[in-house]
Amino acid sequence: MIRFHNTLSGKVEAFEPVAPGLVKLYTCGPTVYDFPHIGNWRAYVFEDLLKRFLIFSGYKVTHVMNLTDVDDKTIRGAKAKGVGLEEYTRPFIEAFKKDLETLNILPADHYPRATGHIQEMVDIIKVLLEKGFAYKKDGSIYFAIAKFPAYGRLSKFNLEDLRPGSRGDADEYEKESVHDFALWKAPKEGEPVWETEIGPGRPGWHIECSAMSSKYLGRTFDIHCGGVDNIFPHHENEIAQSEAASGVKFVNFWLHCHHLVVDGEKMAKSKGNFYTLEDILSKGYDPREVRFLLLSTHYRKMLNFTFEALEQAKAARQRIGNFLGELKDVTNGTAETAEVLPLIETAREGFVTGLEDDLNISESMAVIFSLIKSLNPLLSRGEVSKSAAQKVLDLFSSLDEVLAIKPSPIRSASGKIAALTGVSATGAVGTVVKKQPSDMPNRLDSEIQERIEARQKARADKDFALADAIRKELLAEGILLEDTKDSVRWKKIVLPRT
RNA sequence: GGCGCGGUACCCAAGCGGCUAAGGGAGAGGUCUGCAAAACCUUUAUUCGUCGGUUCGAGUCCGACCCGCGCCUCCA
Repeated sequence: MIRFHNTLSGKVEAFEPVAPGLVKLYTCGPTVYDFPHIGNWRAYVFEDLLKRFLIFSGYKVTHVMNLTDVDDKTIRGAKAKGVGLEEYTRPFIEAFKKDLETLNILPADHYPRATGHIQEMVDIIKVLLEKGFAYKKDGSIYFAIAKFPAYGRLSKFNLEDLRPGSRGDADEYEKESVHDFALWKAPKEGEPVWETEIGPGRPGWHIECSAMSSKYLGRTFDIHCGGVDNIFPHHENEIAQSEAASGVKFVNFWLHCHHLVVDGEKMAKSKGNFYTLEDILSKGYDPREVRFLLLSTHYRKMLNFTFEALEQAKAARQRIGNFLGELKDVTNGTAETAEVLPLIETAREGFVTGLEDDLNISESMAVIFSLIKSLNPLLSRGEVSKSAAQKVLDLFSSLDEVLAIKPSPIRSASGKIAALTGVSATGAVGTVVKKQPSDMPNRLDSEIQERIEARQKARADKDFALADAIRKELLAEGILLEDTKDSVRWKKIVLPRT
């Protein structure tokens, strides 16, 4: 049984989708006015973990992520550059999608854009006007919070608790109440304008999510995610709009992830203390290491991003990679499948149990490392049979459907397939490399292979100065060599970009 | 002011009423090794922000206090 913390109730609840076996998921996507930073990626990686675990658990998931391409900031940015909205937002959308791929985040089924759904927003606003939840004022249309008694249920705010904001549009538009929010904004000089049945203007901030979620997922759907900072006002307002218009419950489960901070300080574009994914990759980190770090702290806990933490994540992930490398190199051993199978089953169950408990990733990771800990001694004594090793590899492949942190081709600065980490092959000392597993996805080019063999020859000749020189040389080229009892293992590593 | 989150070893981080307080990183000693790396073995919290209380029993529940942080119409 899967349980999630529901912001609506403030409790961990048993998860049950509206339609058995099918989960309808809406996650708040980026406002495409700038390049995303790793704080944003923390949220998207969390959502990816959620989605992957649901799929792993047998659900079919329909996932919608919006792209907000019209709002105050995109308009301001486009204006400053003297280009249209479409032209202004395009590079940010492209960068976003590239990073999604780099971080191994499963694509959503739909990426609706606000500018492509003006009619759907207008339709909802029309209903809200008809039902009396919205009113017009000087060409703008506002939602009257006073008409919606459940307002504040998600954020646990009472209207009286709210301090009237000193920012935003409070001075620019006349509202009946300071807390009322704009559904539709009257035309302004220099802003894009849509001519619609409710008059000319452009949408307010929140209405797009109500319109696009209901279009693709229906009036009531299962899970809506976002960062904690979206709880109020964004999600609160979405609920008000959607439920006032539809008359039915908007979302059953609200899952919010906590912020990522940098060196203990909140990371925000407005503070300028943010890193983009590219900033980190350029320091020589593998995207999977970044993903591992973002993944490894429970989503409702604040994650303090430091390079020390990233180094720790890198080391932890390497431990897994080394373990898998050892398994792949197993040729024979005495510990048969029957001996290893119970360990595998225990690990699988523990992993699932952890994630079922509101995505308790720490428990799941601990289970994985416990398995490694119990198998490594057998492995180092050569007691694991080929078939048992394969069973363990199969388990990791299966679990990686959820974690997606195993090695795989990564992007280099030039955008080409550059390297693989943690993959190994063996060859006999002082002779030619005699083993090249056919399933090995990443072969050495022959020139490098020759140099490895040359080093093996030098070692056999006790010319250790030469052997060490070659090893050092290869390392500088991203090939790490490890001598084992009767072979040499190589690993491609990611080097910092210059 | 209102609402909310967190303080567990050198660092990260589970556990939330009951076996000797998971797991990862880092450090120290050892095994293996030409060396290095990896791996393995040993080791690192009589104690869970502080002080009281409840209980046969408390990081775990209650109260107060001390720190750090978030939200209260830009924000993932």
